[in-house]
Amino acid sequence: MTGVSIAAAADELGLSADTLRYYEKDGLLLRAVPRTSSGHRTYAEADLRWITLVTRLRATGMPIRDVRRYADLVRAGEGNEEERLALLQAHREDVLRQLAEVTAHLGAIDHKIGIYEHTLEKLSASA
Amino acid sequence: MTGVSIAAAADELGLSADTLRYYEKDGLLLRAVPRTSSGHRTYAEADLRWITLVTRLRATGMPIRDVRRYADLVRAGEGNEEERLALLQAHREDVLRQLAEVTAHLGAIDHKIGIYEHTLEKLSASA
DNA sequence: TTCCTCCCTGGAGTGCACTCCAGGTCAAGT
DNA sequence: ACTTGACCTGGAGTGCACTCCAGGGAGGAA
Repeated sequence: MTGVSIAAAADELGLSADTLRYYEKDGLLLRAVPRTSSGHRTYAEADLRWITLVTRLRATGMPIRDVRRYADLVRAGEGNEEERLALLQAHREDVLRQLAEVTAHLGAIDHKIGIYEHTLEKLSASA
Repeated sequence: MTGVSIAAAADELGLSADTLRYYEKDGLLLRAVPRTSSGHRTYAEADLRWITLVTRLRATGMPIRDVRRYADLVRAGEGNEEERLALLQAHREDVLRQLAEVTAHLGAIDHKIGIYEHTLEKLSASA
């Protein structure tokens, strides 16, 4: 229950301490992370869980602006679940679209790779 | 064989004219696009095909720097096919890693969506 | 006491990939 | 002849998401 330092949190989350401070300043967290008597941040379990979700949203391409909007909704408390759901569903659609697009392009690139492999195979066979 | 204007090329490729000029200036194309007597760019089929590949590489997250490196190799002519192949294969690995990561995070987000849907369903049932 | 380490804040700086702009040219339409 | 519209060049500006820095404080080791 004591909470961990920013370095430990950064390490566990795979983010930099700077990024953690930046997220907090930018309103992506649900609360200002509590400080020790000497003013150092001390991250509780709940903070780390929330930031994990933030990293998931970011890693799937959600812009900072939208993460903040979502954080604002959650911070506002119960009663706006429909809005939260809509935001997540919209993001889900974006991600699926993106996955499909990347997969399609990758197919074309794979094809090109196949051609090079074939060419090089022939070259080495005739050498 | 006549070639198309930058506006037509941009339209066909889904890029802006500015981006097309930027790619050319930045060395992402195989050659300076030929100009008409009045100095306007005129894109040949081969130019469009190459730029299509560039958009595929970009859309799958390859940085401009690497696209340029690849363009440099192709421009250098035959004999460096292994290097080209290595570059594309490395990119392919990056993309696959990225797809796996996004898919995994999406799963967690989907789970969260499921919880909201369940909550809202119950709410509306009890209303 | 002095040093070291970790952390703080506010703000400036960075890298990337465009995007926009000013000032100008050219060919075609009226 | 004049205007319009598409295009040219070089270079400045933009948005995003960090990342770095200066100057300073608190607590513990030697």
